[in-house]
Amino acid sequence: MSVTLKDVAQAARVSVSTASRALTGTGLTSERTQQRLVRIARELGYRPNPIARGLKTGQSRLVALLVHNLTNASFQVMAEVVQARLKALGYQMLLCIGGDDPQAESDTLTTLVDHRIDGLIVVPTGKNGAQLETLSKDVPIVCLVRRDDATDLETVLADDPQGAYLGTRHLIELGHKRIGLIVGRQDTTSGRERLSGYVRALREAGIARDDALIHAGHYVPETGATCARKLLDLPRPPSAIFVANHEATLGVLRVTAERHIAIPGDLSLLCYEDMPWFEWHRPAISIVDNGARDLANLAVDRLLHRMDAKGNSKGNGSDGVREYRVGARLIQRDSCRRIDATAPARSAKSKPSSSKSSAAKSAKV
Amino acid sequence: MSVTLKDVAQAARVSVSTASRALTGTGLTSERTQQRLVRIARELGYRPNPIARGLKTGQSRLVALLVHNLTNASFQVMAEVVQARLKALGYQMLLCIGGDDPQAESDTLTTLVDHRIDGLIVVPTGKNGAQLETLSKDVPIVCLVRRDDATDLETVLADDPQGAYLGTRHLIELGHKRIGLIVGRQDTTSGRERLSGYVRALREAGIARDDALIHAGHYVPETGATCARKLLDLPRPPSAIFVANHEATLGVLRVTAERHIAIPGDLSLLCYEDMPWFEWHRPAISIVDNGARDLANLAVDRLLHRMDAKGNSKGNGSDGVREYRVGARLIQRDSCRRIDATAPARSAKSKPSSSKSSAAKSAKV
DNA sequence: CTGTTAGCGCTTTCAA
DNA sequence: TTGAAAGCGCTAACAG
Repeated sequence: MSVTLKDVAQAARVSVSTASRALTGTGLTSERTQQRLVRIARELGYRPNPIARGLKTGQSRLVALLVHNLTNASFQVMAEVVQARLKALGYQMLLCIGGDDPQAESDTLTTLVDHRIDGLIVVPTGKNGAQLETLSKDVPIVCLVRRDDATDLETVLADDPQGAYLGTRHLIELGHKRIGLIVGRQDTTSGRERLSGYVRALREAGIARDDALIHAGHYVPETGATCARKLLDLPRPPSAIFVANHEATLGVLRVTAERHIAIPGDLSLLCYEDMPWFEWHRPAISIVDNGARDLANLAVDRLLHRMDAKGNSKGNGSDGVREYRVGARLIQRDSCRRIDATAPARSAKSKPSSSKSSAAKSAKV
Repeated sequence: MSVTLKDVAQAARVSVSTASRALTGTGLTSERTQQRLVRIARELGYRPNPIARGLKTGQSRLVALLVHNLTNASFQVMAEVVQARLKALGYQMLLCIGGDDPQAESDTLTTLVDHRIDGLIVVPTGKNGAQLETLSKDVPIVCLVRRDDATDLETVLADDPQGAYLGTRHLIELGHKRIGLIVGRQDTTSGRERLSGYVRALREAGIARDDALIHAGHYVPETGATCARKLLDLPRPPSAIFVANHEATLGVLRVTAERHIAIPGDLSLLCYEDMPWFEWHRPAISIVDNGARDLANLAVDRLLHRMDAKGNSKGNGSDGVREYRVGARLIQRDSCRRIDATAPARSAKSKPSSSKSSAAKSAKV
C-alpha cells in the first residue's frame, strides 16, 4: 500500500538503516546522503509509519485528554485548546469522555496505557488515585481542574477560592447582604473551594453565614432549578444568587422566568464559569471566569515539559511544583445591580438592565 | 515494563503462537489450553499491545472523528455519541478539529492515515474531495452532515430540505406570511437545502418569495445579529424569523432584546438545530431538530458496517446506498405564536408566552 | 491441536 | 560514514 523506508532505501541504493538515520536527522550521515535521502523520500511520498516506529521506540505520538463530558463549556474549550496545541506539535489527541464515573475512568485509563499514549491530561473523578499514581510511572500525567487527593500528581487548578471570593465580594460591594449560593458537591475540590471563597468574603464583610442560603448539588440544570426554588421560597429570600456553575445557572434562569422575577431588577445573578451565550443573553450574565483556556494551555505546557523531561530522562520534570493555579477573574455584564441596603430585597418588578454603569469597578486581585 | 505474550507463553509452557491463538479466541486451540492461557494471562495481568498487533494486522483500533469545532452543539453531541459507541466496541476515538479549513482538513487527513486509523467519520469542508476519495481506498470513510460533492463517499445527512420545509410550513400554518430566513452559506449542502425547503413551503402555500427576507451568511452570532437588523429595518418587517442555525440565533436574540421586541408577542422565532439551553430559555425556543444524535449513530452504524465488510473483504460494504437521510422534526416550544393574518405584524408589546397551546399540532411527516 | 518460522516497518546496536 | 543484523510484540502461514 504505502511507501516504506525500505522502498526509499532501495531507490537510493543504501541500506534501510542509513535511510532511517538520514530521515530522522541524527547527524550520523554525510550531508550529501542526508539531503539525497530527504529528496528521494519526498519524491516517493514517503510517510513514516508511526505504528512501526512506536513499536520500537515505545512512543505513539498520541496524547489523551480525559474529561467528563462535552456539554460543559469549559471542557469544550479545553478540548479545543489541547487539540490545537498538540496538533501543532505533531501529536494527535485521543479524546475520552468519562462521565465523571470512576469505573469508566479506570477502564479508559488502562486502555489508554495499552495504546502507549505519550501523555495524559485528565480531569480526575478522584476515585482512582492509586491507579493514576501507578500509571504516572509509565506516562507523564497532568491533572486538570480537579485534584485527586490520593495522588501527588502535578495538577493545574482554577483559583476557585479566589474566584468565589471575588464574585461574592462583588455582590457585597453592590450592597447585597443575603447572597444565595448554589454550589457543587462538597466531595470535589471545586465544590469545597468555591464554598470557602464565598464564606471568606462574607466573613471579611462581617456578614453572618446563613446555611439556609447555601445549597450544594450536582452540576446540572435541575439542581439549579431546585435550589433556586428553595432559595426564593425562603421567608427572607436572597437579593442575589451566586451560582457556582453554568449548567445550574440554566435551571435558575428558568425559575426566575417562570416566576417573572426580573434580573437584575428583583434579583442579581452571578455565575461561575463562562458560556458563549451568556454574553448574548439579555440581560447578559455576569460571571466569574475560571479561565478555561488558560487552564488548558498551562496543562499542555506542563505535560509537554514532563514528556520532554522523560524523553531526555533528566528527572521526572516535576520542577518541584505540584500544583498550579490559574487566576479567576470577574467579568461584569448586566445581571447584577447595586441595591439600596435598606430597601427590601424584592422591589417592584421592572427596572431592567441599567445596572451596568452603576456596578462597582472590578475588584482588585 | 509490562507483561508480554511471551511472558504468558513461558509461564504456560507453550509457544507464543499458541498463546496468541488461545487469547485471541480463534477456535484453533483445545478447550483446555485455551482456558488455561486465559487464566494465566489474567493472573499475570497481561494486556495485549495494540501497537504491536497493529503493526502486524494493519489495524489500530483507532477511529477518527473530524469536525469543524466543539462550539456547535450538534458537533458536541456527535462527538459524545461517537465516542461512547466506539468505546463500547474497544475502539478509541481520535477527535480532530478542522475549523472548516480545507488546509487543516487536508493535513489532518494525512496524519490520520499515517496513524493507520481503522475508520473515519468526517464533516468535510468540501474542498478535499480528491484526497478523501483516494483515502477511501485504504480506510472506510463516512461523511457526516455535509456531502463532498467531488466524491461519491457514503454520506449521512440531515434531511434539511424536509426540516426547513416543516419549519416554514409550521410558521405559515400559524398565519405568518412574511417569514424572514437567515440561512447558511450557499456553497454548503445544508445552506442550499435549508433554503430550498423554505422556498418549497412558501410556494405550496402560494406565498410569493421575497428575496429581501432571505439572508445567507456564516454560522456565527454576528451574522444572526446583522441579518436580524436588516430584516427588522425593512419597511414591512417579517412577523416571523426562521434562523437556520443555533449560533446565528444567539445574534438574533440579542437584537430582539436590544430593541425590546417581545418573542413571540412581536415576533415569532424558530431555530434550526437544538441546543441545551433553548429549552431553558424563556421563552423556550421552538426548533427544528436536525437529529444530531441519530445522525451520529447512523454514521457509526455505517462506518462499522464498512469496517466489518472490509475486514471480511466482502466488497466495500457500500450496500449500494450512497446517501442516508435522518429525518428532522419540529419541536414546538414557546417562541412562535399564531397571528391574525389581517393584523399588522408588529402588535403591542406584551402578550408573553402563551402561544404554546394555541400552536398548531406538529406538521405531519 | 501445536510449535516453528517469518515477518509487519522501523530504530539501533555492532562491526566494518 | 555506512551496512548487516537483531528485535520491539504480535499474528499468521506452514509444517508436523
